[in-house]
Formats: sequence, structure tokens, C-alpha cells
Amino acid sequence: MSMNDRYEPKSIEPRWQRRWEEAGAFRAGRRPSAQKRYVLEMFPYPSGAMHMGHGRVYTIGDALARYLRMRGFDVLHPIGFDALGLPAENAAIKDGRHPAERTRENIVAFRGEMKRLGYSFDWDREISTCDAEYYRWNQWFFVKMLERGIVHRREGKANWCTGCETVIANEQVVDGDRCERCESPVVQKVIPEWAFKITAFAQELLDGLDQLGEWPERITTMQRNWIGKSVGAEVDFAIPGAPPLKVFTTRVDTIFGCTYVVLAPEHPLVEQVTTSERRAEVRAFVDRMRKTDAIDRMGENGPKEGVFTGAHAVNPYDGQKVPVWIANFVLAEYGTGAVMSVPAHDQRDFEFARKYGLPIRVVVQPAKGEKLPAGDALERAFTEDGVLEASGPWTALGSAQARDRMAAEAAAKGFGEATVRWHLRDWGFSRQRYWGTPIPIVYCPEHGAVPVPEDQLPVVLPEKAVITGKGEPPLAKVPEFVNTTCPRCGKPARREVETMDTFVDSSWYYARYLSPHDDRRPFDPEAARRWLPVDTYVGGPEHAVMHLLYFRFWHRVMRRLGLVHEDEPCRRLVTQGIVNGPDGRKMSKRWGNVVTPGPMVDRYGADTLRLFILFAAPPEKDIDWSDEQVEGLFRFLARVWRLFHARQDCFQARDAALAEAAGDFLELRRRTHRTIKKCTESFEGELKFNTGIAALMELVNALYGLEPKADAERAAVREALVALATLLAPFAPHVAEELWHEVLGAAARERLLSDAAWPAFDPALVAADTVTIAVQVNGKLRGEVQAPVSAGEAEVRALAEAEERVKAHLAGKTVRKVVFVPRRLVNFVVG
RNA sequence: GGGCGGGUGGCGAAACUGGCAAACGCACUGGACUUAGGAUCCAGCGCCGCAAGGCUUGGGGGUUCGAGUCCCCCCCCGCCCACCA
Repeated sequence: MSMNDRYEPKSIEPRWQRRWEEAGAFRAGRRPSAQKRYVLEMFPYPSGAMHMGHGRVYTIGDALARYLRMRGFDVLHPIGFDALGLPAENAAIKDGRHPAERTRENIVAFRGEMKRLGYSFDWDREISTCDAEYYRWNQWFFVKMLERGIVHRREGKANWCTGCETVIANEQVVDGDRCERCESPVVQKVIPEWAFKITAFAQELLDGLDQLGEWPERITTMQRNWIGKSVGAEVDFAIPGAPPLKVFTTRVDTIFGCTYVVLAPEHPLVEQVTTSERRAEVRAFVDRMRKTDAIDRMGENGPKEGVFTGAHAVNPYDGQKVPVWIANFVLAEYGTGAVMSVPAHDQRDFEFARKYGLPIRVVVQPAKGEKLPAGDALERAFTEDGVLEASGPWTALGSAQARDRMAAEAAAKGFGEATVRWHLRDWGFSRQRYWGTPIPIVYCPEHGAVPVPEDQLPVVLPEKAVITGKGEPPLAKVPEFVNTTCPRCGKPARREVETMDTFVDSSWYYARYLSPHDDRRPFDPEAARRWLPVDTYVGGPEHAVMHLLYFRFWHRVMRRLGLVHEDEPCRRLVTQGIVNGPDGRKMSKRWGNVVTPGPMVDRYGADTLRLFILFAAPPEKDIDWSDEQVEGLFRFLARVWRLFHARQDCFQARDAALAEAAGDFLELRRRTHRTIKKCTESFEGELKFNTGIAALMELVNALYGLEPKADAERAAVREALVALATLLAPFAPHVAEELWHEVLGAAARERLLSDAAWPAFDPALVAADTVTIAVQVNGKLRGEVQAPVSAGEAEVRALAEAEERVKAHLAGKTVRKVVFVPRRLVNFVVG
């Protein structure tokens, strides 16, 4: 038995990886006259070693990139490292190792594993965000955005992570009060910080979603909700002896039904308006609310609690006085921190009113159907639009029209206006951390915050790091860094010691790949014209409202700077599912169910691992790791391997003989061409690699049943083998190269399969000439007949009626109707 | 509470515009080859039934000659958001 008879991935994979590299097979820009495709996967944060989730994203993207290259496109498929961030710094606190050192090591490990998996990256374009060569452009963008007023310094409440001891964005708070990265409790703290005015782009970012037809709908919906536009009106309620109370409402049409107003416990007017006899009770309530965590107070279905302040406010529309309450469910941060309550038309208000015996007044009736009973008899709030009643001059108007007119009235009379509220907050990006991009600002006693001029960038992160995770930011503890001179007047000054959120790094890296070593600008706008937008972006859905919103924002900023020209950074988004452990639970040390790519490649080879990942399910679905399935896919590749070696006698067969193929071998040719079609379709539209691979398996199964003898038969087998190797290339590229070279021999010596053309199918062979037609009687399957594709109803009906089983079911019945679907079925409806 | 996905054999999954449900793989069963088989090849494999036949895509109803697919009601699971006025 020769060595070649056993499938040994270890002996073939490194060889082809070397050949690809030597040939520069995956360099972008090799086909300047061809159409471009930009395939991007979210770059990894290089913590420890690669895990299976990484294996999945890059395998999905790589299959697509390899396919597109074979289709003749000029493909850009880059990779880099999201190298700055908290985990490296937290680890440094534990063991004292410098984040840079650790990160470098991790990158080396990651790069090694990625190469072993055979990913077709253009490694010449590799970037790391921790290089000054990269982050200097973060600083450059910062300065440009500061000039344009997109960056501002704000003094405000911020989320303060008690674990990281750093400010984090609203968008990074999870579970109400947990840090997204370290899961420590988050508290509110007043702190000065730098922020991007992403809210100024809210409308654009919302409108842009309509262009993202190739994004999963659930992602665009999540962004829509996150941006959270609500159109409404701000209305002033007068309180004697106090400033007017501003309330925000989306339902100003219901304001004649307002029977009380409610303030957040933290509302600044609370102290002022509370009457002396109510004071003690109000204070007790406010204190209690302060002590309760936000999560408890606003948690699911918590009791709605409130207390009367003793004050009254005047509804400006009808002059009615309504009581002023405070309650736990009103959020100080949202809107104006005060709401008008219309119990008849808001369920929450309804429940509150019932609990505290406040009046309920119906002012909107359903446009059709039964009228609502009076407030006291109401069973639940009627919250839909309808027709106004008992609403002064607006009575009988529809809700929508009433809202417009009533807001206009408020503006005309000066007690309010139509407004828009957004859920989206500005993106605070100051971090009291070391391992990030220094914010290029100098504080001068005379000139205040002065941006570092462009020609003095980058502000390099000092190598010396004092990382304790406590007290002042690490950079504040490095005097050589802190002490500088003012760029404007030259006098002694102090540098900003905060660094940027690492979401800044990932907001524009896709553009840096276009000219990764450019030292005059963040990237070459000419290259951007060729390559942007990204055609397919692959990554996890957990980034739906952070990274994926930030990079859309940044793209728009870059457009304002004249660097890019489209509205959106990326055309199609593919969100891949999780790889769970064999037990179906999320992989975790805690469960001891972690499987990593490295050992799997050692054991089965990269091709088997890749095939498993792609075959288990379509990309979007979660999959469970399965040792048995992996074994099965290894066996499949070994089976393919043996097939080629058992059919070496066919390698020399000539295509000229193909036309003579008949019988089983004509069937084989048909199957070959159908497989090409099926496999091609698995890359177009929705990615469905699992069915493409299944088609290859069917072709292999068919080949195992055939013993070619004549020339034409050998030619048909050779045709199938060549197609099989070629179609396998995006999924299992190493074994595909090996077998392709074996079957083609000298003809392919200097070439690479990775560079070869994707096969075309012959439509004449894909179209069958006879088909199996199902025969039903009253919708139930009673037999099947073979008929020519072109067979008409009469012909098929005659064939069907000749079938014994069909005859039995038709016996003694009258055929009332015959339904005929060409090429598919015939259905006798009998009575 | 809201939004978005899902629910198909023992398991992972297929099924184009409504047209033979379960392709392909795993597991399992039988056979062949073999000193041996945890290798390989061949065959079987939704459920009930000896069979003829009947039943089957979370449950119930509907539209249709025909429904996994369309419509209505309900149940369950996952993810995201959440007292958003």
C-alpha cells in the first residue's frame, strides 16, 4: 500500500499553505480589471488562544472569499487584530505582565492558528490596533471631529464600572447595571467625559437602515429600537410658585384625559413643590427610592408605587388643576423626567390610578365598534388611536390629526411644542485606562483643552505603565507622559490621561485595510472608491447595537470628511450562530465543554474542521459541537481520497469521449452538472453551505456505485472527479488542491486550484428528460409514473390510470376533476 | 410587557413560487471482506401494523383538488430590549 492510499491531512495541508503563500494567491488587487468583492469578518480580540467561535466566522467568510475568487472577482479578504482593550489590562493587574507583551504573544498564536486553518487572508494587509501606526489615526479622527463639533466634552452622569473603575457607555451596560465586559456592578457618577455626538446622526442612522436590505431584519430592527425615535410634544403645566413643569408625551391627543401628573423622585422640582404637610412622607419615599438599585426599582413588573406631593399643576389646554405625584416608574434620565398621566388611555397610568383611587376620564373613542364605558367602569386602558371626545375644540378629530393641531396650538400659545425624543445617547468614549489610544489633548492653564496639532501625532502610549486598577488613571502616574508644553503657547501643560473606548478602533478598521501602511492619511480615498463598501461582513449578532451602529456612524463622519462616498459601510451582513459545547450548553470552562480549533486540526486536519463547521447547519444557526459528526466528515474526506485513487485509470480519459456517455454514465454526467448547480447556489443569496456539501456527498455516493470500462465512461468519471475537487475547494481547500492536481496531472502543474475557474454547468444536462410524476387520488399518494418532461395532461393521465394501485382506488368512483401539474403530479378528485 | 427568531425522525438537518415530507450526515441494525474489526464496502432505518393499509412537520380551527409552507386562535423554546410616557 503506498502512502498515497491513506488520507493524511498533516502531510498535505502545510504544503499547500506554503504554495499559496509563495504564489501570493490571496493578494487583493491581482485582477485590476475584474469586479471587486470585499469579504470581511469581524477581527478578533486576541485573548489567549483561538476558540471555536473564531473558527466559525473565519471559515464562513473564507469559503465565500475562495468561491468569489474562483468566480473571477478581485477579492479583498483582510485580517487584523483588535488588540487594545480591557482584558489585557485586567490580566496585567493580576500578573504584572505588560499588556503589549502579552498581546504580541497572543497575536503570534492567533496568526499561527489561522494559517493552520488555511484561511485565504491577504496577510500583507494585516493590522493591529495597538500599533501607533494605527491608533494615530484614531487621534487624527478625534481632532477632526473636535473641529467639526462632533466631539464634545460633557459634564454628566456616567456609568461607572466598579470593577473596571472606568466610565463605560450606556450601550455597554447590560442587565441594567452590569458591565458588559467584566460584569461588575455599574453605578451612576457625575464625571467629565469626552463624547461623540452620535445623536446628531440619529435621523440619518435611522433612515440609512432602509438601505440595508441585505442585513438580517432582526439586526436592523434592533438598531431601530435602539435609536428609538419617538415623536411627540412637550407641554408646560403651570404650578403656582414654581417654574413650569415640562412633560413629554407622544399622546398629546389624550391630554383632556389627564387626571394627574407624575415626577421622577429625582426631579429637581420635587423639593420645591411639595407642601409642608406632605413633606415627611415624600422625603421618606424619595430616600427609599435612592437606596433601591435601579434594577430593583425598574425591574420587571415591580410594584408601581407613588406618593402625592400636595401640589397641583394646571393643564394648559383646559385650565384644569391636577394633582402632582411622584412615582418609582418615572425615569429622571428619559424625556423631561415628568409625565402626564392619562389612565383611560395608558395601561400603566390606568393601574396606578386604580391603586391610588385617581379619576379616570375617557377622551378617545374607538373609530369603529363599541363605545367605551365611562372611566369608572373601564376594564383596561384603550391605548389605540381613535376619535376625540370631551376635548374642547378638538372634539371629533382623529387622534393623529389632533396631535398635529394640538402641538401647533401649544407652540402658538407658547406653552409647548412638537418635539422628537431619541433613546440613543451620545457615545461617551473616555476611559480611565492604560491599554487604549491616548486622547490627544493638552490642558494648558491659559488655553484650556488644546488639541494636539496634526503634525505632532501620534501621541504615543508610553511604554512605562503603572497598572493597578485603582485610583487615578494609569497614564496620570507617568510624569514623562503627563508633563508637556502647550502646543499653542509653549508653557508647561498637562496631557489628557484618558484613553479611548476600543470601539473607536473597530469603527473604521475596515477602511484601514485599504492602505494599511499609509503614513499620510488614515487610508487612501482612491482605494476606498474601488473597494468600499464591504460586500459581505460576517460576525456575531451580539454586536447589533454597539459596534454595528458605531461603524455606521463613523462611516458617515468619514463621508463628511470626504474620505468615502457611500452612505453605508457594508452591503450585506451575515450573523453567525454560536458554537456550543457537545452538551448543547455555551462552551465554558465552568462546564468543562470547551473544544478549541488547535487540537482538532492536529487530530483531523483543517479541512475536516472547516467542513464540520459548514455542514452542521446554515451560518445563522447555533450549532452544537459533535465529535461523532466530525468523525463522519473526516470519513467523508477519506472516502473522497480513496475514490480518486481507485479511479486513477480515468485520469487520462479525454473529454472528447464525453458525448458518447450513455446509461448510468449519462446519468452520472447529469448528476455532476446538477451538483455544480446546487453547489453554486449554496453561495448565492442566502449562504447554505450545508446543502452544497450534501450535494457533493451525493455525487461521491453515486461514483462509488460505478465501474467505468469504456472510454466514454472513464471520461464521465473524470469529469465528475474534476468537478468534485473544484467544488470542494472553498470548503476543504487543501485536500481539494491535492486531488485536483492528481487528476489533472501535468496540465495543472504550475497552477493552483485556488486560482482556477469555478465550473459552469451545462443547462441541457441539468434539465432531466424524464421525470417521476406523483399520482394522487383525492390528495393522497397512490403511485408514481415515469414520463417525459414534455408530457401533457392526457399522456400522464393515461399512464397513471394504467397503474394497478391507482386503478384500485379509482374503481367504481366517478372522476370529478383532474389536477395536473406538469413535471410534478396528477391528482384525481373522485366522489 | 414589547420586538425578533424558532418548534419537522433517536440526533444535526433538507424541502424552489402551496405539489411525492424527512435529501445529506450522525447514531443504530443486518450482511460482505477478514486471524481480528472501533477500518472498509453493500443494504436497511419516521410511527402503528404480519399484511393490505392507516397515521405523521408543537396543539386546535380555516382556505385549497392538495398545506411543513398561506390565514385565525392557543402552547412551548431562544435571543434582544424593557415601567420610553
